[in-house]
This record gives sequence, structure tokens and C-alpha cells, in this order.
Amino acid sequence: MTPDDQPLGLRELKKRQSRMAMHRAALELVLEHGLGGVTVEAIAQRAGVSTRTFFNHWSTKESAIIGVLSAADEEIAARLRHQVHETGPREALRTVMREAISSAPFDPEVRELRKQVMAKEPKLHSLSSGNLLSVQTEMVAVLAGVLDGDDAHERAMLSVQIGFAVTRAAFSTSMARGIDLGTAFDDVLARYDEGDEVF
Amino acid sequence: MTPDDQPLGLRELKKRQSRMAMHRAALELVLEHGLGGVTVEAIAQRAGVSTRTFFNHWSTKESAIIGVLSAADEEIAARLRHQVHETGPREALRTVMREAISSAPFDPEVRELRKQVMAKEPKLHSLSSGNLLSVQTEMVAVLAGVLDGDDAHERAMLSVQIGFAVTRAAFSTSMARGIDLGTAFDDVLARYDEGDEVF
DNA sequence: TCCGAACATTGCAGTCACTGCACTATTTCA
DNA sequence: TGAAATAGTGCAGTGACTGCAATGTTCGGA
Repeated sequence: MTPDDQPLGLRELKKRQSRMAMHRAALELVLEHGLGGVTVEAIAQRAGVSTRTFFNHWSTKESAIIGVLSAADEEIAARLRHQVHETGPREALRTVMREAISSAPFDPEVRELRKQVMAKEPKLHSLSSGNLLSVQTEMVAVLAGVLDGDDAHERAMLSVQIGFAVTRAAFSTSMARGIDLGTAFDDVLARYDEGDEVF
Repeated sequence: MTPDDQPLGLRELKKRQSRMAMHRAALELVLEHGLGGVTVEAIAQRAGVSTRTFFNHWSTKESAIIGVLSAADEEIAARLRHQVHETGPREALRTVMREAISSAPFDPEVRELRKQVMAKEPKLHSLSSGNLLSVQTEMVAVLAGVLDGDDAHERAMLSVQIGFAVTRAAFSTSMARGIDLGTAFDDVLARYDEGDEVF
């Protein structure tokens, strides 16, 4: 899907290492001191960067914990824009959202840290996708563009909101059952499609 | 529903006036200077209270703009706990959520302000219910308590998340069509129930 | 009607997330 | 190798939010 694996200059390499260091540091510190007991300063220090640099990579403290880059928004929106033409709005939305949460080519150590953090701080479940306010807006715009009718925007909004709802639920389920996010997403989606006793 | 209209002491009266003053001030200032151009200090000053007092009533700056009291959480959860026994989980959830967003015995002036603010600051649409992190957790707990099976918690989570999704979409729709929140909620819900091309 | 308990308001000092800016260090590539 | 592009950093500042201790206001009973 993103076959740009080769062009890894020194610059790009360092960037990734640095980001991973911050993400890992953030996770470790939350485990040690709890969500409220962690300062950006502490994260930056453990990762070996300045606090200013921290904010050059992550838009908020939480985003570093979750591991959502501030730059990811546009990628996701672009991905959706493309996919919509392939499979139609409904499937595109599902595909992109599943990708967005399960895409994590992380080393297993960080994966394990994530699990523990999520278990310790349930507040992060909702935050995890709640942070993505801007991507939400963009996704709605993309979907509204391909829907018909004067209520296109409204229908797009509902779709995206439900998509995020499923995503959030997937986070939670992933935690509770100790399974990976992709699988959890599928499970929740199946439950949703049954439409039984949901909402 | 809440027939406690009589016991209005001086204390309670002042409290409500003060809260309304803050809410109104917040709305006005957002209209004047935009969401980012408003400080809590400015809101408090226009409402005639100290900033410290402001935070005794609202948990965040945004909650004052939206008009969601920090104390509302427990009420809503309690309401759900009661309603669940009346109509079952699904209907209870719908009922309580509809109440929660449409409950606004405000004077029309404030209603109008709200509309304008929502139109000017789309960011608030998602924020509006996103703020209610704690109530979300409590609602899940309540629902999980009455559901069967070992996946009760997960099903409850999905239900609540979708409920909030519908709510957020209702906010947006209410704005776009200039209709009141209750009606918008019903519309969105109808669209959701059709299950057509949603997600 | 007056008093004490309960509760609301306030000022103050402090912490911390986050930003703009100007500057330095590193990487790239011609 | 040198200049342009990009990343890191220090610094100063803003503003949200909190705990605490003091003060003011309302309430209910004797």
C-alpha cells in the first residue's frame, strides 16, 4: 500500500528513531507514573530530545502516548479519497479506518507497552481516536463529495462518526481480549453488522 | 421528568443566574473573537465572576461554551440507570441521550447564540459530546451491568459509542438545517435505523 | 431575629501544555 | 565542498487548570 520503503536517508532514519524513542518513553512513563503523572518534559528528556522538538513531532502529549503522528491526518484523508473510487464510500471508509488503527509495524516490545498502558488508563480508549478531530473533518468532506443529495454532508457526518465509534469500541475490545487492533476491529464490525441489541 | 422546580432558594437562583451569565458570555465572546481568541479570564470578567469561580462551575473552557455542566455527568448516568429498568437497554440509551442533548430550557436568545457559535466553529460539533468522557464511562458501566454474557462490557461499549456518534451527527445536522437538537436527533436516528449507506 | 453550619466566591501561587521566534546543527545534493 | 533544505534547540511568553486558605453569603433552627 505504501511501498516507499527504500528511500531511507539518514535524515528520515533519525526522524523515525527519534519518534519511536519519544513514543516509547511516553508509554513507559505512563506505566510508571500514570497518565496524570507524566510531563512532556519528562518524556522528552527520556527520549533525549528537547521539549520543543517533542512538539515538532506530536501535536499533543496524548498523541505521543497513542502514537498518532500529527502528520498522519492528511495521509489518511488522501487514502480515503483514493479508496472511495475503488470500492465506494461505505467499504472505503471501513477499509481506511481499519488500516488506520491496525497499521503499526512496531516492534513487539512497544506493542506490549501499548497494551499495558491501555489497560492501565482506560481514559485513553476514547482519547485515542478522539484526538483526530481534523482527520474527522477531512474525511467527512471527502465522503460528502461523492455522495448525492443535498443531505450528503449530513450522511457523511453520520457515517464517519459511526466509523469512529466502531474504532473506539475496537480499541476497548482489543484491550479486554488482548487481541490486536485489526482483529478487534473486525470483531466489533461483525457485531455491528448483526445489528442486534446495539443501539 | 425533573419536577424539582419549587425548591429554588436564593442560593440556587444565584447559582443558575451566574452559570447562565458565564455561558452567555462564553458564547458572545466566541462569536466576537473566535474560539481561539477567547480566554477564560475574558469570559469570567464579562460574566462578573473570578476565573477561579469559573472553574468551580465548568470543568473546561469548552464546556462553558457548549453549556455542559461538570455536574451533569452523574445525573445522566443515574437517569440511565433508572430508565434501563423501564424500557430495556436500547431504548433507555436512546431516550437518555436524546434528553441529554435537547434538554435546554434556555431563553431563546441563548439558543440563537448557540446556533451562531456552532455555525462559526465546527470544531465544537465534535467537542460538544467528546467532552463527556466520564459520563461515557459511567454509561458503559450501567449498560454492562444489565447485559448478559461475558462480552457484556464490549457490547455496552459499542452501544454507547454509537450513541455518541449519533449525538455528534445530530449536533452537526441541527446546525446545518437550523433545527433544534431534539428534532435533529430524531432525524439522524431515523437515518441510522434505515441502515442505508451509513457505515 | 440571631447564630452557627454549610456553601459559594475569591486571590494567590504554582504547574504544565503549547506556541512563535530566532538561532544553530545536521543532512542533502549538485 | 558549499549552499540550500531541513531538523533541533533555547527562550520567553500565554493561558488553562489546580490546591489552598481566607472571606463572604445563604440557610435553617433555636
